[in-house]
Amino acid sequence: MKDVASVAGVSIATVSRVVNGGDVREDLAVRVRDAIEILGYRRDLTASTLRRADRQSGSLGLVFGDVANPFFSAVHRGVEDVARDHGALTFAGSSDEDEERERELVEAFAARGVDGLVIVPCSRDQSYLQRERRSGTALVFVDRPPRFIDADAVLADNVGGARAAVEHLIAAGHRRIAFLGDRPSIFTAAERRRGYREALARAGLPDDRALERRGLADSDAAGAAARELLLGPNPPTAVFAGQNLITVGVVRTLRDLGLQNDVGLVGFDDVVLADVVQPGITVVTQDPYALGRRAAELLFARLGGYDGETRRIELPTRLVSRGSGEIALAGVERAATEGRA
Amino acid sequence: MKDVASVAGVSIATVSRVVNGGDVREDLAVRVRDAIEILGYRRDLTASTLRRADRQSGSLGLVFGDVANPFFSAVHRGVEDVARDHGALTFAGSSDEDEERERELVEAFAARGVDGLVIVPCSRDQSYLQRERRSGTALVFVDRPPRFIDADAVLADNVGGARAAVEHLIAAGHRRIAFLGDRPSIFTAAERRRGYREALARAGLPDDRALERRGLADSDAAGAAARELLLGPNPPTAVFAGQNLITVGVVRTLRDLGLQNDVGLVGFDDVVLADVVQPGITVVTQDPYALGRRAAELLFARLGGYDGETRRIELPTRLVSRGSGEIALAGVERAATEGRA
DNA sequence: TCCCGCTCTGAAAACGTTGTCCGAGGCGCG
DNA sequence: CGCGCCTCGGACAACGTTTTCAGAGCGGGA
Repeated sequence: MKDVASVAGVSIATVSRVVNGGDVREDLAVRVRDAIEILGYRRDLTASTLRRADRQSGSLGLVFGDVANPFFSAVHRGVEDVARDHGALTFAGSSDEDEERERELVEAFAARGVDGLVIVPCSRDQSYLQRERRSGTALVFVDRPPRFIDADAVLADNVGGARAAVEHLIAAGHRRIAFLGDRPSIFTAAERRRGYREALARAGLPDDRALERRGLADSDAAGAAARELLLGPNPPTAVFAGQNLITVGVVRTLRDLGLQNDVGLVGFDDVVLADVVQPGITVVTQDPYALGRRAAELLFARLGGYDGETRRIELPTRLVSRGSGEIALAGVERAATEGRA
Repeated sequence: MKDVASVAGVSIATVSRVVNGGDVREDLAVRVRDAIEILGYRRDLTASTLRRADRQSGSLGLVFGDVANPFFSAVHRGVEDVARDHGALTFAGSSDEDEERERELVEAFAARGVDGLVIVPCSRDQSYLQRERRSGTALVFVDRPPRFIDADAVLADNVGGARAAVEHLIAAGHRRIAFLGDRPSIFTAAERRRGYREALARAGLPDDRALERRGLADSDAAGAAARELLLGPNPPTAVFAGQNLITVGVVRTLRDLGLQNDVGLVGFDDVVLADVVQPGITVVTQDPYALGRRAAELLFARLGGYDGETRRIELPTRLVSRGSGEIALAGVERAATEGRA
């Protein structure tokens, strides 16, 4: 910058003004721009951030469960696209659903002066974020609401979606419907279980804990749980899978056991090739890209000065029938089940 | 920091030394640490970077085609895990295979003072990165090699993998094998086509341009191209799909046309549920997570002072047979094809 | 007792910017 | 012709750190 100033024959203050679009006489501005071109000067955003009045760095921090999970990476892209419109870049990190890593990531982002945080929380208590907020960092929660702190959030209708999924299976005649879910500490897993139980209750079906498997963190665990349920005594005739990885695991197990056409299945979240598998996988979808976009929009609204009350956006879910959810209970089984009920 | 110093009754220099592990008398260090605790002080990494001798910011920039593509997001995770071991965080951005966006991203990363760049290049010429290198930024290329600049790179064996895929189809009796590829400007797309043609040549098969479709950027385009080929005159009896999204599109089309058990298919890159679809999708896999890890390792080696000659790592590919690649040419067709040949 | 040398501390400069303040110069008006 | 106002450029301080440098204090050896 000093070099640019001396080449252009002006002071560094003038260079700064040219770069930031201040009032500068045109001939000087031209000289400065030429000098910048010649020297290949680029301003150092971090130094700029340090000094600026607004202290904006043009970067966001994203705390996800796992950047490689297609659900989160779609959210990521949604945030990125909106951030780009605002000249911002995104840091991203994976918590692996570990409270401590979540905090470490937040800490690391904050130390690098991010303007805002987009968080998929896994901790039981996010009040520790008060500190970041006080220091001017904007906060938005995605996929899961904040706990012990008031902040904007964008969520899907987890309960409603899960209820719709299970009601769909009930409508096909199923009475013994299993629930396979992620770790119960995860909000969406708990909510979807709630929807599952609500649907059972509304239909007057018993909630049988023996049909629930929770704490399934990946496809393999889900597949194993499904196998155990289906081969055990009194197996379910249908399964509600609470999450994309779980759905994949269940589908694999059903195929291994040759039961894919006999056991009903509805999954939460869409999965690649779900329409191609035989039978097609019926799912309740949400729109993770939109989730990310909306979250980023809320964030930039705050950064833009909006200071109204906190907002919570709930995006709808949609049931997509593809076959696996429409497998009706076979006549004899149905009779048996109904006789039992 | 000033506050910490005054609370602890020392100078800010001493606070800095405590934070950075310099030589400080134990009693003073304790007082400083207490003050830090009480005030909730956290050092500003950006200011630190500005002043430090090494000017390291503890952040990397990743330039991908699309952060939401499972291939790139797996690379992303690989880089993240290694970066984490080095106390670094990752910016990530999507170029959408657009030269200009690639440069914009690099520019934006550089302006934020990243220590290194992990790049999946899409531009024809990356010599513009010389400038970043001169300013001390480490460079590593992933998935695709650098052009017009010398830098470390981690690649997969695209030619070999593609050749293996096509030879596999040839071994099943196919003589008319289509190639569906991404935009030819993308290195991997070109290399895989090269492997495809090499395999044909080695088997003494003609290379028929009518069996090639290139420039397919997403699943829909790939599906449409496959449909056109299969419904056209002289359709192929097998397809080699050059990339994960293309594979998905082809699989969908095959199913739509009811040809999934009649047309051979091998895809490059693995796809979720590829083992569950009927028939299973035979693919040539690479390990994108490992790609990311190795790239990050090279990067940190450079940042750690390694100054030897540039390294290029080539990771192997592996053919995974699942059914679609083993569909043999039906007797009559085989006779017809061979008669024609 | 004196001096050397070692260890650790504090003052101050510097990193690359932006923002404030002042002054110079031009112009319009009385 | 002179006064005041307005515009715009330059000097300098400041942002939150690290690093250099000098010097204080202390212990040990002669």
